[in-house]
Amino acid sequence: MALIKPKPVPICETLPLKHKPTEAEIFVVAETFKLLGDPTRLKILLACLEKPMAVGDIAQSIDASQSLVSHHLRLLRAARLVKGTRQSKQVYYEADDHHIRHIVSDMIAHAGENDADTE
Amino acid sequence: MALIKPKPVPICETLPLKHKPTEAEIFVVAETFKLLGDPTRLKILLACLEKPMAVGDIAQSIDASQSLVSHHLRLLRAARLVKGTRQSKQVYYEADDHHIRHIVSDMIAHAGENDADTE
DNA sequence: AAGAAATATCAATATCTGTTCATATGTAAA
DNA sequence: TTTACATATGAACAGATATTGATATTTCTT
Repeated sequence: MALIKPKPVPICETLPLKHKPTEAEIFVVAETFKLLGDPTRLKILLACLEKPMAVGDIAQSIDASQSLVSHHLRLLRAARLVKGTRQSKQVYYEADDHHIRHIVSDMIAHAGENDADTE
Repeated sequence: MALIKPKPVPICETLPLKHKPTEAEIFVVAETFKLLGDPTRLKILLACLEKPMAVGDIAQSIDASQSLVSHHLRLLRAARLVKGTRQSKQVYYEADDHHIRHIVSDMIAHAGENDADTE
């Protein structure tokens, strides 16, 4: 008999989803999430989440090589997670928009909510 | 000469960040994002984003083996991205909370904003 | 123009991860 | 208990990915 009670979804701007995401959309979204799924890349994004930061300064602040940071920035830029602007010799990167900042800060909040993770 | 104009951050509930995330926090957050970074796993989460779904039904709806879905659900569950409740033989999974739903729907919105991705 | 400084790219490797197939566990009916 | 159904787990392989070190490109200074 097993009846399942359908749960009402709490009111939210972007929910329920307007349309079922296509295969291509899902792939792009996953690819973007995947970029956030690397600690080094996440550190890079966090470093320039609220203020523009030069590549070298980012590298120094997270203790990584410039080569590595540049590699990752390229990926982050391609996914529009960050945007860079040249200021003479240096390129200043920052989170692309507050949309991105929101996703990251939300996830930080979620992870800090309770957690045990390692099980 | 090179002066950098500091950009004011738009007002937001979770921003600016209360505290600089620790190494451990970053790792957990990255790990959680990483889980969303696989198309199959994302499909699974999407399948039960708004309504509880049995494992078999999820597998069928995304055209994947039950074994694979179960493997992924285990990971999603460990990260508290989904929660499952047993209903006799079947286990119904759903997104853990609206926090998660929000992150996913936000990213879908971001990906759909404009994009070129493949470059 | 030559040199320095900052960033970007290339190639190679060591590691990780998604998937499959087989099997085990749990649950309910006969 | 046996049978059937739903889900979970284990081992192993193929493909992907982060990192490094060297080098190239871009931009400014002298």
